[in-house]
Amino acid sequence: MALRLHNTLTGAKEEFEPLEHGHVRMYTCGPTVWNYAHVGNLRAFLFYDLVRRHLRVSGYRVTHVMNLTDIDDRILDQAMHAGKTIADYVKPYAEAFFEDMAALRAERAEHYPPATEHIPEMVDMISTLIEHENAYVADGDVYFRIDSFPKYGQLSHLDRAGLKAGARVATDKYEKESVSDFALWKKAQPGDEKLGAAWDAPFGRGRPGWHIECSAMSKRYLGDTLDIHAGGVDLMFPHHENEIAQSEAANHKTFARVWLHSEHLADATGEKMSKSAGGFTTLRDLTAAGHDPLAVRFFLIANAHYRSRLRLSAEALHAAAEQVRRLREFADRLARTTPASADDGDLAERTAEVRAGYREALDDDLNLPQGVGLVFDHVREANAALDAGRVGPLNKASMQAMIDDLDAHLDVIRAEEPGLADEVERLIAEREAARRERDFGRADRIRDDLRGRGIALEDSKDGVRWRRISPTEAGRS
RNA sequence: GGCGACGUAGCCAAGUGGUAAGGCAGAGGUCUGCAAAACCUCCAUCCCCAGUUCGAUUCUGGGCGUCGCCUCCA
Repeated sequence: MALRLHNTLTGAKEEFEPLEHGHVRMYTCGPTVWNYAHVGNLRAFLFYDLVRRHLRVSGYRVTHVMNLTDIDDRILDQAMHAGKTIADYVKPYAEAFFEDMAALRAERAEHYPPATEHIPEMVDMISTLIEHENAYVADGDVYFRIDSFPKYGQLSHLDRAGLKAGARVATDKYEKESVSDFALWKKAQPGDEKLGAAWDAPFGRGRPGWHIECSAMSKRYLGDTLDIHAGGVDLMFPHHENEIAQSEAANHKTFARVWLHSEHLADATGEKMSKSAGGFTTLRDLTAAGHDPLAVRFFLIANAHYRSRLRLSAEALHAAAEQVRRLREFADRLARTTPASADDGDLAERTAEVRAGYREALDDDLNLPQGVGLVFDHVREANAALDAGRVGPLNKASMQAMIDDLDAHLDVIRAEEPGLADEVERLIAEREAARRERDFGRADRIRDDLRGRGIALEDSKDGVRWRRISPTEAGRS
């Protein structure tokens, strides 16, 4: 089955085929580094990660660009209050973004262009738009002339007549030809120089509007036409609509062939997570509360399909952590199993079925939750087979391959085990001696001590195993 | 006001015109020195009403509810 993706442009699932055979050009809207990313932002970023991972699983080479918005009104505001340049103000948050992404095991994109390092590209594009009369200068500001782009609204399917007029007028100081014309360039304000937020341009000193950076930087790294452009649903209008207008008016080429939009993460009250709504949770908040970042990862990409709303809750996070634990437990058990002499034919058939089904689920618009469900079903069957000693060498290999398939997207199973610390090993041996002497009091004390230090012991007929556990898990006895 | 989405067990959630995956939580078992892990069993007729159909949770219409976008926003 071929890969099918839901294209916002057409509102339908379409078979995906990149322009250049075997190579996918993908642009995704990255963070505005004015603050820590909240979990809702991270959901979108991990969605991009899922897309690129599955493209790679599908055999494509991927060139993925994710921008860093390091200049916008919020940043200007905050930098001014902090008495810093925007570059200084933004730096720790940009670093935090990469830390978060690493903690969540997002694969790195090929390029992370910051807006402020691509001002010339933006100026060029704005100049072109002015030449083509798709843009006009109004007292130092430059606006895009929406009337010059009849296709405007094709992505969000918004009828311009139905747009609520008025709200925008108040924020723009100067006359625009039309209320929905948007800013490409904003004239430098007195304070901007001190903030390091003003650049020269043929149409006057100033700073870029928000939308132009994506058009200019995607062109710089990926060319005029993208195979995939992704972002959160809230960017569909006006941001992505404006990108299309700018790029297509400037380049006279289709801007993006497939548009992917991920749904919002809701907070505990069921409303979209955002600063203003009050529910604003960062990854740091969650890890401080004892949550494993990889459980957060699992929750964000595997708990619900990317196009449905997802609600953050302690219960859901706990469920995700349990699922991760269960998968690790299984992978671990499989790895340490000595295969039976013969393979189980029925089991082999089921494994093959599940692997195929998993692939189909991902090919069907990245339905990871469905794929994961199939695998869990088989994990139970496989555990039973393991209990019964019915797992042969081929069975073992194919189930390990299934885990590899799964972890190609999830990437939460294979933890980098630091190796048995000598002390843990010594304590386990000590406890084993105590157990042989039937000194269970001493044996339990050792186990409890280790548990308090984040190491859980499990006795089985194959010997004692240990694993790291989270602080919250350690608290339970 | 315009456009759109969603409403499946205590919670999260997948899905199909033919009587509903999976996970968490819960109950009872097996195993175990005790645990843990694992396994077994139990736990829903899919918001309401009407229609189409041999048959609808899945299609159509209406209603109720929740949410999103229309303004900065992943």
